[in-house]
Amino acid sequence: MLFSVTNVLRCMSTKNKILDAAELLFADKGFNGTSLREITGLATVNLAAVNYHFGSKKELIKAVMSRYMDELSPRLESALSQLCERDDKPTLHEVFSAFIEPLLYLNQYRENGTSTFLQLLGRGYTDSQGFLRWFLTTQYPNVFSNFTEAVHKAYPELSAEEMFWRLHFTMGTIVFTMSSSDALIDIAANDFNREVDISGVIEKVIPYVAAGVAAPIAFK
Amino acid sequence: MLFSVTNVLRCMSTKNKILDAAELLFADKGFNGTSLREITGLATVNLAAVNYHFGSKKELIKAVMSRYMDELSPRLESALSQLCERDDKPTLHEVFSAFIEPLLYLNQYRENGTSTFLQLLGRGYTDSQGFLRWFLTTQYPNVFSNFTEAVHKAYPELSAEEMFWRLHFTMGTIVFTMSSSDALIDIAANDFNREVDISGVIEKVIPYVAAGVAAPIAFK
DNA sequence: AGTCAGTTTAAACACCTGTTTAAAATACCG
DNA sequence: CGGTATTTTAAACAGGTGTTTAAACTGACT
Repeated sequence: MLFSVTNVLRCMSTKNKILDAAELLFADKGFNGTSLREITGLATVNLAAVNYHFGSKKELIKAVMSRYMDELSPRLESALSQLCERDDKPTLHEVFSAFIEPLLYLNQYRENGTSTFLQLLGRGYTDSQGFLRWFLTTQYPNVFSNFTEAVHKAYPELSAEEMFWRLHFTMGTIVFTMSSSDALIDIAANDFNREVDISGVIEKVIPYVAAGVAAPIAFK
Repeated sequence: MLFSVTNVLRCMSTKNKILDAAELLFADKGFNGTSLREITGLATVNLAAVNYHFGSKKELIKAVMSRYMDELSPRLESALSQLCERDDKPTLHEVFSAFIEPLLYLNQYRENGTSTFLQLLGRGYTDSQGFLRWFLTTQYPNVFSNFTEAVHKAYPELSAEEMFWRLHFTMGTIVFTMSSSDALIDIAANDFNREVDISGVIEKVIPYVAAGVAAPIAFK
């Protein structure tokens, strides 16, 4: 038999040990800033295992992101399309709130999954000259199209160009905030004696981005 | 004489050649992603010159940022304090617009200075585990205090905690947008046949962040 | 039992990293 | 000019990088 059950299970074990260690270090120190030796060291796995199971470091990065995206994107797509198919016009706040449940589900799927994923997303946008942006937009195009459709339904006066810009501003806000959310949560705890977790940050950022997208259009 | 005029001038030449090459590469590929050999190669200068003139790569990064910050921060401080000392209450749009002139001045000071600086800022926030955030907040604290003061004057109902979060969201929007502004400008040119430059992006982002900061406070 | 695909391993590969060294070149000043 | 301080240079340093190799090991099937 080409793929015996135990072989697959054994393989899954080291493969997942590598993925778990990689996502932790990638989120913390970036893709460029993390070496394969750090990853295999934390995973207590041989160095060559990465190239054996994934082929290269670049493919490992894709695998780490895919594990999250495959969990996230169907939930996100259904939440957004549900909004699009409603009879009444949704508010922008509702559109952005559609992200909450799918994102927080990642916490259930993996410990600190939500913030880890958002940190990875932030890393991916600045590290490695945006190859991850290409990867996400080409591999998961439905997420983006559903999103723009939902925003268009909530705010039809917004031109396609203006929406393009504001959605990228929003992307920036979310990704950047979340990629440094640990530091921000620490500062808030010190300066305001207020304990905030990742869902608290999400609750705070949604009114902000909703208002930003809803801003009146500047005349020229 | 310990420091002769010509020595200083000669030193300034290679020193500036290094700074010019470094800021270009840092902005494009990040601090971690740029090697000293790339920098000295582009600057047509010997490799050891970096350590001779700056001591280390970390100090070179600080020097690159300082060259911009020393130009920017006095203009920014005066623009913001001017707003604070006005009798009438400024709008948030005015507060954020106070950034325009000082930022665009960087274009005059150096070719593509504005976008280069903002790209560097974006890099600094994600690269090298936020040591640049520490550097900026400790070396240029007035910029931050003047800014929060101006925002408070424009929107006194906002609690200190809520303002903390929204200003960091704003920081994220600006920095993230600008760090990938080249790519966004390209996409906009292709998809909408619309030529936008860096000042056009700034004009688009200001209504967005102003509306975000002005968002009604969410009840709990 | 032996065979064999799938997996793990230690070792080496070729290359790149920031930094240091000590000699050579340059510019300054009396 | 000679002497001295400053700058530039080639070379080497010690260590880290992703990747490849070939041998060892593992467990299931005939």
